[in-house]
Amino acid sequence: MTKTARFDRQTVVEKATHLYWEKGFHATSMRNLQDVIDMRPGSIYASFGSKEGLFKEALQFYADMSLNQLADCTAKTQSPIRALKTFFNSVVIDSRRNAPSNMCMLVKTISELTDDNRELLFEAKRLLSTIEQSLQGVLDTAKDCGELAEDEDTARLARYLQMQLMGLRTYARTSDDELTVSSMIDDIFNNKTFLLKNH
Amino acid sequence: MTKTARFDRQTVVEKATHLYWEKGFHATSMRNLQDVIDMRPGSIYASFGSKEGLFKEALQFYADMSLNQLADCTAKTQSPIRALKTFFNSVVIDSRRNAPSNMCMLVKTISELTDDNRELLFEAKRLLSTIEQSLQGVLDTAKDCGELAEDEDTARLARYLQMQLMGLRTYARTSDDELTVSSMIDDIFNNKTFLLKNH
DNA sequence: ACTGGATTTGAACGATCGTTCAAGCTAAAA
DNA sequence: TTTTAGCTTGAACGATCGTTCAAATCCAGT
Repeated sequence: MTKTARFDRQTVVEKATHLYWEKGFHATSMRNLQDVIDMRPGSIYASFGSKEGLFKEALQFYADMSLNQLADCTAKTQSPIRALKTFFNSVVIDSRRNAPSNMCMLVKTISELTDDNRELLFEAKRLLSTIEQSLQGVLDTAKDCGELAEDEDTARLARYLQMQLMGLRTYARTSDDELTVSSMIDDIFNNKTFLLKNH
Repeated sequence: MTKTARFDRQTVVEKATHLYWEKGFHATSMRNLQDVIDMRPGSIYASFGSKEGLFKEALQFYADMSLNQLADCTAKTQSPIRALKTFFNSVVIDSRRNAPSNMCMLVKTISELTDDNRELLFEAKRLLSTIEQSLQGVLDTAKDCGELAEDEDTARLARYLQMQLMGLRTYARTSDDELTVSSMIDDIFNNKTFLLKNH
């Protein structure tokens, strides 16, 4: 009776994510996408509705990837704080070699889009906040382990980590020097970055 | 003999910057620009060469604005460090009300563009590095004033400030809460942000 | 007033944009 | 084997893209 789609949705979304991530929303044309995901317009529109619809799924896919990446880091060590630092390194340094762009796709999106694409902009913001919540989750377990003082405000620290990660990835795009960026991560986690008193 | 252009170049570049800054390079069409700067295609192409040529001048104009803003901050106080903090506040907080976008136009550009627009990408990176150098200049005078220890590495601190500024402006775009962002600036300049030892 | 060289105008170009849809095709049900 | 539901195809749509250029316009110098 029912005839199921011939393409593998997961694979298609993955390829679309790769292209959108590299070129951004506006610079990616539907014809670019047709080539990369090997589907014809009719199928794409039947499955995803529009260029925006496919982009929305790509955002979700990207965010899931990032959350999994963080989960992998926490799974591989007993120390939540070390896991966070590993996460920073893998996202900022490693992604320079494999990823379509050194930028975070969600940051790229909120940077590029305006109210002309309200829904996508909102979706990217929403996903960024779920990531921030995950960071806070890791900080909470750090508190439980005694790696963080009881009176630390993990929401505030998570916010700060998120901001630094945004800055780092962007800065990494301006500098070819990997050691510099790497030492900046060390500085963040050692807190020996800016010592000003009484100003 | 020589007939000079009828339009005021400075005003035109200013208006073009405003539009490019708001919408980004790809989402801004030449027809959008024609309306905003009130010039016809022929004049625009005679004066600026191409969409890229005009964008390049817009980048330069934006960077000059930013450098002037920093210079204003240092001129209004004796304390270089306080000037830096004022600069951060004016760029991150105030710009939420007046500016076309809360994002830094140079960051928006390196975030959006790929090697398909090599020259513009390179120009944006170059201008960002001149801004970082200006930050370092302020830190150097802070050292002369005794506000910074003699052994501080101002290049490293400038790099760190630049990175934080990138992160802050991006983060500010995800959060409506002005007080939160404002307190993050306080935290940066008080260095009470992340106290981790031995991890 | 007239002239001449530079600027400005706006129609038009070919290319490409996101999207639609009738026709073709495929595989499960009968 | 035939039917049939629904996925896939690819030509085609109108709109808009960045850009060009011949013609109209402007104003300084005579």
